[in-house]
Amino acid sequence: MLNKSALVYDDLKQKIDQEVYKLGTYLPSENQLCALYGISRETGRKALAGLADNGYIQKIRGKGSLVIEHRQYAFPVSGIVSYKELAHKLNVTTTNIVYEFEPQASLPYGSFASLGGEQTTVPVTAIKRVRVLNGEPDIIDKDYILKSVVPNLPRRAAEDSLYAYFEQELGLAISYATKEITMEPATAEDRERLHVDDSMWIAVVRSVTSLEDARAFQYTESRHRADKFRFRDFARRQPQPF
Amino acid sequence: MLNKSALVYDDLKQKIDQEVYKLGTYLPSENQLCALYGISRETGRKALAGLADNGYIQKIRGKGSLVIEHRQYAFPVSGIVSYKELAHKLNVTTTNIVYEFEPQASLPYGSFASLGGEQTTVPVTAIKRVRVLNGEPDIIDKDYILKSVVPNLPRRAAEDSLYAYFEQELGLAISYATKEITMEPATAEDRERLHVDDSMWIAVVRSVTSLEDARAFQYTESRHRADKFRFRDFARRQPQPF
DNA sequence: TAGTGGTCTAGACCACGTA
DNA sequence: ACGTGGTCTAGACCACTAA
Repeated sequence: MLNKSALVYDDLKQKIDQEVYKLGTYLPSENQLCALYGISRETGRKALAGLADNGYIQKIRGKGSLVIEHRQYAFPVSGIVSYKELAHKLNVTTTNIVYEFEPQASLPYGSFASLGGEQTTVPVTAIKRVRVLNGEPDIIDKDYILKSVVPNLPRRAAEDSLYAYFEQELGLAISYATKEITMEPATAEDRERLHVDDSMWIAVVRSVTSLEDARAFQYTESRHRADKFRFRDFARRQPQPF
Repeated sequence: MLNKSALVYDDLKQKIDQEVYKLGTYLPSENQLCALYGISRETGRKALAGLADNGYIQKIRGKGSLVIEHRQYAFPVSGIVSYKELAHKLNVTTTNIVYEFEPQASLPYGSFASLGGEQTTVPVTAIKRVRVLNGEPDIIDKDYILKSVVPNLPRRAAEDSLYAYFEQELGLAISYATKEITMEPATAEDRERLHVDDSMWIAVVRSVTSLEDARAFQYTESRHRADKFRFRDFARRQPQPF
């Protein structure tokens, strides 16, 4: 059972996607939403704030909540979404080849927290996978999962979906991630696994994912063929303090 | 004069940056914030929600608001921030060379709205600039600004800061943008202006920026040397509906 | 003038964590 | 048992847009 505001959010989002509320038109006013859903105004406003955050609407004072063009799901880096979830949304055939699985690896602690120059390492499960989209190997994913959080990660979780395993089987609450995108020349491993030559560049997405209690538990390096890489973003301007 | 919640947000953010509230410690509780600032709880909660959105804190039920590592300002694509603002934050010497300025250009309407196959064009001011960071030309910016919103854009605005001109001199309220990042091989123009050879790839950021009343008014194509490109992001996981 | 969103309040009840 | 955050409410006042 979700919140009232989340239910209203989902309902409005769905109606926007299905063009019950069309692009360029206004949603019902806040007072009308109160009556429609039997909620208080602040509750409806929370739902609307979520839609505005995610680029579905623009609120205009004195007028209403205008439905605007919103970002579609771009392939692989917007938000924290697993491949299985994305493939489902995009109707793409994905295959997932685990070519390395090391339950007893270790990783420098600095990968998880850029605190001091800690030289210690932490025990992790290391996984390397190739994502095959529509028959072409496009992405290498290297995942390192802390054994202190997930002691025994079954290989089948890597072959299916790590997120589904973490959330549905272990009950972990994944909360946020920091990501960094850079561009790098292809390595030998990239050339071999992605079938590209050394003139190809690679878009590298490094991320650290944390749980609701703020424990970082997963470090991921995702390596995309440059010519297949695409990232979409929606951003609101913050008042600049000068 | 800002909101109460914005004032509290700014004050807390500043205290986190200055390590009055240190990484790994908890902010005062919501009830304490009410007393400290003389506000109601929902007002304080709005400030905290903003800090959580921007990756400053993680709220943990039953415990409090934990200060976490937050994204620094990465160079050029996080949020909607102008170069002048970024250069100020990062203490980098930037120069800005306007090498093309065309007050009577036109652009296909489709660049602004991916509606139908509209074949009309719209009048724009076209600007091409090279950004020189620490003595190296790293970025080409191509801006197209709708003449219906900004009829007479002075060249000096392009030489200084477009955003400062829009916001401070024209009083335009810049609200949101959609961006797309892709990678492309260097063109002849890239090679000439950025002093790279044809083995270099280019990170291309295309964006459409809109005002508070949801009018799209600026289309930008920002072309970065791949080896200098870096983008940092903070994302929270949304509940997935299946 | 009437309707819209923007902000703030004081209070209530719940769920979770700690002791 | 107590303090924490999570949610919701009913009402108030303000600023902006439109007719």
